[in-house]
Amino acid sequence: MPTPPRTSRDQIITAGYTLLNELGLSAVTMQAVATRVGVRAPSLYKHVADLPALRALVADAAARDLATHLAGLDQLSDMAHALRTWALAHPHAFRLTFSGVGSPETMATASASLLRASASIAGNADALNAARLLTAWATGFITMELAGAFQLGGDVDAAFRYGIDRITAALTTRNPPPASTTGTPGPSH
Amino acid sequence: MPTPPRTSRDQIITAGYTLLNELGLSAVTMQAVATRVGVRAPSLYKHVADLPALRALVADAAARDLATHLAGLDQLSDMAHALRTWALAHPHAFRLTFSGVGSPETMATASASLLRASASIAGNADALNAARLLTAWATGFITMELAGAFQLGGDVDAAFRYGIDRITAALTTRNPPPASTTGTPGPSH
DNA sequence: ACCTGAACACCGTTCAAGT
DNA sequence: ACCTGAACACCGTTCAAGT
Repeated sequence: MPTPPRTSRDQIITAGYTLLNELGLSAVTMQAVATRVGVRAPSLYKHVADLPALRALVADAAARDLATHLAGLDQLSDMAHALRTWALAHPHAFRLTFSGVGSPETMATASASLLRASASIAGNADALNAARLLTAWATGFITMELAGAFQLGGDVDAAFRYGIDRITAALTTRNPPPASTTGTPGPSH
Repeated sequence: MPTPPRTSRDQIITAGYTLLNELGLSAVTMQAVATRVGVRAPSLYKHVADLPALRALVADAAARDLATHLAGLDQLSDMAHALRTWALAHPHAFRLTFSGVGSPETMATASASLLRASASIAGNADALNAARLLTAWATGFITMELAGAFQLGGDVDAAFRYGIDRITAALTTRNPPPASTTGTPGPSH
């Protein structure tokens, strides 16, 4: 006898994302998510394959959330600051986004807007490399900040601004760029 | 009746580090580590507080392993390449090192030598910021590479070289640096 | 068509009992 | 002083049974 679903994939992903932000990845369990959507754990298997799959979907949700917070910005420095602001407010989501748990497109989605902004500063030929450089630096900086690597000293806000200034300068001084030595830019991010 | 220990903290950490490299963090369990050192899981509690503590010790071991691979290098670009080479050979260890699971000093230990090399390129006043910039970029680049963010296109080796060139240039052009706007460097990393 | 309880395998942790 | 088996709580996953 057919019965209507008592929950949905979207509801499950949302519950998982909430648990991630409030308690961390280890709290994103089948049982906790099931309880939160009002069913028993075995029911989730009608909607997601297993726990790793659920966590991958939560990682994608995190990337979409981040993308929302970057949308509408066109200054590279504004985007870098927005990335850091979001990461400090959602540390578990940030780590999961860049952990490789999500689909291969997850991070590309999150940082797609960075590519547009990079293209306007560096030449188009170097836009891919420039976007990668800025994204990698900001990601690494925030990763280290969240991990406590900077806790012993210095003004972390100032260090972040220093990095943006230096990198923006490094990318701008090469505009228009000489013939690139790095091959043709690929489609990724 | 006193009896001699049948295992040791070092042996336990080594077993955990081996499991980490071979199978990933999720394989570093009390039971798997105990089996590997030839005792039962409850015995481990005589040597480590609990599983999170064991994983923190494994993270520290990873940082020390990385530091070993960076020791003896003085060129910034050599160190960046050595970091990447080690990370690609030990992806789980790399991720754990920069995950914040270890002690606060873990990452500082791993990247201490980067500070020395940075000081010789940028002024001493900017050495801390410069070291942070390079470490953050390399960490973020490798994180994204391991997560598959670059898999869709381009020459990743070339992109890494591009980043080193651009960053080294950005740090060198400011040598000696003007009065820094970023306050006094702290003792961290 | 979806949800459930029962079952199984597995893991972290505690603790009384062994040596 | 260290190790063990037994026990308990908890989690992932499967599946026959319910509606």
